[in-house]
Amino acid sequence: MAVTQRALATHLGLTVGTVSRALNGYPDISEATQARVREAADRLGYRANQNARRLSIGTPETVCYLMPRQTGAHVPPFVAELLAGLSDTLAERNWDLLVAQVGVSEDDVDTLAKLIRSDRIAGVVLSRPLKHDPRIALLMELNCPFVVHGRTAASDAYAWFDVDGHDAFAAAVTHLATLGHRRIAMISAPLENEFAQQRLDGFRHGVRVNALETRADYVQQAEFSDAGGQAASEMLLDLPVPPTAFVCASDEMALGALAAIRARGLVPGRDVSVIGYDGVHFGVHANPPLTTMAQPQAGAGRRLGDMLLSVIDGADPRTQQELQRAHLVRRKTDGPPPKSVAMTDVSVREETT
Amino acid sequence: MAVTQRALATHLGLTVGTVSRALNGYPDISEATQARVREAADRLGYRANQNARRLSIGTPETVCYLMPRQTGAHVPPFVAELLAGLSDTLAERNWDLLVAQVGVSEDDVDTLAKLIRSDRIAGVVLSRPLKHDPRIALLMELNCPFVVHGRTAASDAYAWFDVDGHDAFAAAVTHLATLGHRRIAMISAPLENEFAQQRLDGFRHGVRVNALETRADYVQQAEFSDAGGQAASEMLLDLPVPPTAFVCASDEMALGALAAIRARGLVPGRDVSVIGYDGVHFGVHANPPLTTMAQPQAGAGRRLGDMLLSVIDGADPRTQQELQRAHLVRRKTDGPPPKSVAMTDVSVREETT
DNA sequence: TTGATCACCGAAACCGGTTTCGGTTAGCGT
DNA sequence: ACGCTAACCGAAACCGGTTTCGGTGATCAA
Repeated sequence: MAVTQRALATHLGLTVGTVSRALNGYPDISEATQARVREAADRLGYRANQNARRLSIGTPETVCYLMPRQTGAHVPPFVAELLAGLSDTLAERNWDLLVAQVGVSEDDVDTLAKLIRSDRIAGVVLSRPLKHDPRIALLMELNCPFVVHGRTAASDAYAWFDVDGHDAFAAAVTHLATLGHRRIAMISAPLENEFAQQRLDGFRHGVRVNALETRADYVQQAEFSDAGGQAASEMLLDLPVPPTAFVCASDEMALGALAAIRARGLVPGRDVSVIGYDGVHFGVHANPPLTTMAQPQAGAGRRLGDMLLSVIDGADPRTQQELQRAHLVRRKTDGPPPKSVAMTDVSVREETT
Repeated sequence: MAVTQRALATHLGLTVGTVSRALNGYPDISEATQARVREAADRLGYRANQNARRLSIGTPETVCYLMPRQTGAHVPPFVAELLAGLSDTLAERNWDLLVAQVGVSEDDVDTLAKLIRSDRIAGVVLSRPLKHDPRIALLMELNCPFVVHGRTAASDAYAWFDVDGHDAFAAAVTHLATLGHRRIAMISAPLENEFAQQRLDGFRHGVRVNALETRADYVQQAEFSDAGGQAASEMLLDLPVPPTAFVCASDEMALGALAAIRARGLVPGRDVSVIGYDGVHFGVHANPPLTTMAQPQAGAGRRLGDMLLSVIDGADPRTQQELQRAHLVRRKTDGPPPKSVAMTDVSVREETT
C-alpha cells in the first residue's frame, strides 16, 4: 500500500540497490544522486518497510515490556510512567516498544518463549519479579537480553534497576523509633514477591538496630491492596497490646490502614502512626495526608531503557545494576506515640515528647 | 540465532516450502508429514521469524496505542488498564501491541506519519483527542484504520468508544439540584480537549433544564490537575456570592477542590458539595470520600481492541461506535446546601432536606 | 593515445518466511 | 499393461528491503 522502494527507484530511473545505499548515506553514491533520491523520497512520502528492513539487517529493533499481570489486582500505578520513559529512550534510536502481559503461569511463560524465539524482540524489561521467577530463568536460558525492574534472590548475574526497599523500611522504622515508638508493626505484602521480602527484611533490620520490641504478630501478611491493608490493620488494632505505629508495604495498603484506624475513632498520626511506601501523588489527598517513603520513579523508565540498550549492545549485564534510594516524605500520619498508651507486662520507657 | 525454517527442513529431509505448508495446515501435505513436522518443530523450539513472516503475508499484525503526552502532566490513570485490555484482545489473535508517545506537535505528527508509512502497524488506537486533532486528520488522509478513545467535533466518520460526558455532567447537576442546590459551579479542564467541552456542555445543559442560576464566573477554566482544581476552587470561594456546589472535570481536580475547601475551614459535603468525574479507585480514601461520576472503564481496552480489529477486517468504521454511560457513585462530598447560606437578590426556595 | 585508477551505479544474492505451479509417484479401473 | 487421477512434495517466485561484487565511463598520468 505504501510507496515502495522499487517504485521510488523506477520513478528515479535507478535501481533499488542504488536507492537503498543513497538513503543510507553510502559514500559510493554521489552527493548529487543522494540529494536527488532523498528529495524524491520525502516528496513521495517513502518510508522503508520495517519488516523488510529488519529482516534484512537481522535485528528486530524492538524491545518488549512485560506488564505485571496479577489476577484480580489492577495494574500497578507506576506502569504508565515507566512506559512513557521507556518509549522516550527507545524513540531516540527509532526502536519500537512492545507491551505484553506475561504472568508467571506456565502458559504465560510459554508465550514468552514463543515471543523470544520468533525474533520479534531484541530485549525485555520485566517488572516486579517473583523470588524465583520462571520468566527470568527462561530469559537466561534463551540468552535474551533483559533488565529487571526490581531484583530477585540471585540478582548478581543480570542487569537490574531497583529502589532499595530494605534501606527504606529500616529508615522508616528508625524514624518512628526516633519519634519514640517502641511497638511498631509491619503490614507486609505476599512474600512470593521479592520486593515484599526486601521490605520486610528492612523492617526487621530496623527493629533490631533500634532494639525495639519484636513480636511475631506484629508482622501481618495481607493482600497487596487497600482492602488487605485494612484487614491487617484491624488484626493489629485488636491485639491485646497493639502497636503504636504501622509501616506498610505500599501506599495503597497504608490507605487501607488509615481507613481501619479512622473506623475505630482513632486519628492516624496522633493515636497510631502510619508510614506508606511508593510516594504516589495521591497520598497528599488522603485523610490525613499520608507520610510515605517515596521512590524516585521519575526516571525509572529512561534508566531501564538505557540499561537494556547497553546490554543489547554487548555490555556485561553485571555492570548494569542501579540501586536508588527512597526518601521520607513527612506529611500528617507520623507523630510521637500517644502518652496514654496502655502499659502492659512489658516495661516501656517513653523517651520523647 | 533462533532455529530457522531451513534448518528444520534439512533436518527433516524436506524443503522449506513443504515445512511451511505443513505447519500452516495445508491440505496437500499428508497428515503423517504434518505431524512429523510439527513434532520436530516444537522439539527444536522452532518459531517462524515474525519479520519474515509478516513481510511475506503482507500485514504487520500489529496495532499501535498512542499514549497521550501532555508536557508536564503525568500519564492519565486509565492508560495502564486500557493497555492491559488491549493487549488481551490482541493476544487472542497473536497480534502485537506497540505503544508510542505521540502528542499533537508538528514533530509528533510527523513521527506518526513515518510510523504508518513504514508498514509497521495495521491500526491505531488514540486516546484523548483534541477538538481538532491533527493526528486524526493524518490517519484519515493516510487511510490508516483507527479507533478513537473519546470523540471529536466531527466524529461521525470514524470509529470511537467513549463515555458520555455530556450526560454525566447533566446528571451530576440534576443530582445536586435535586438536593436543593441552586448555585452550582463547574471547574473545567482546558477546552482544546474535546472531552472538556462535552463535560462543560453537559453542565450547561443541566443548569438550563434545572433552571438554575447561570453566572459567567461559575465556570472556571483550570489546569487539568489537582493544583488546577484547587486554584479554581479558591477563585470560586472568593466570589461575593459563592456557589454551594462544584462539579469538576476530573477526580483529580475534585481532590484539589476538597483541599481548597478544607483549607477554608469548611467541610466538603456539608458546606460545599463536590462531584468529581472518573471514578478513580482512590476517591474512596479522599477526605472526605469523594462523590463522583464513575466511568465503566473496565472493558474499555477490550472494546477498543475489538472495534479496531473489526475496522481492520473491513467493517465500516461508522458501525463501530459505542457510547457508554457514567454513573453516580455517592460517597461523602455531596449533600444538601447549607441552610445558613447567604441569600442574595435571587429568591431561592429550598425544596429538600 | 593508452593503460591504470577512481567514482559511480547496476546486477544479483540474501534475510526467512509464504504461496503458486508443476512434476513424480502411487493407486485405481479397465 | 496402460492411462488417469489424486495425493504429495520440490522448485521457484515473491514480499521489500540491504549489501556485496563487478562493470562501465570518465579522469588522469605517462
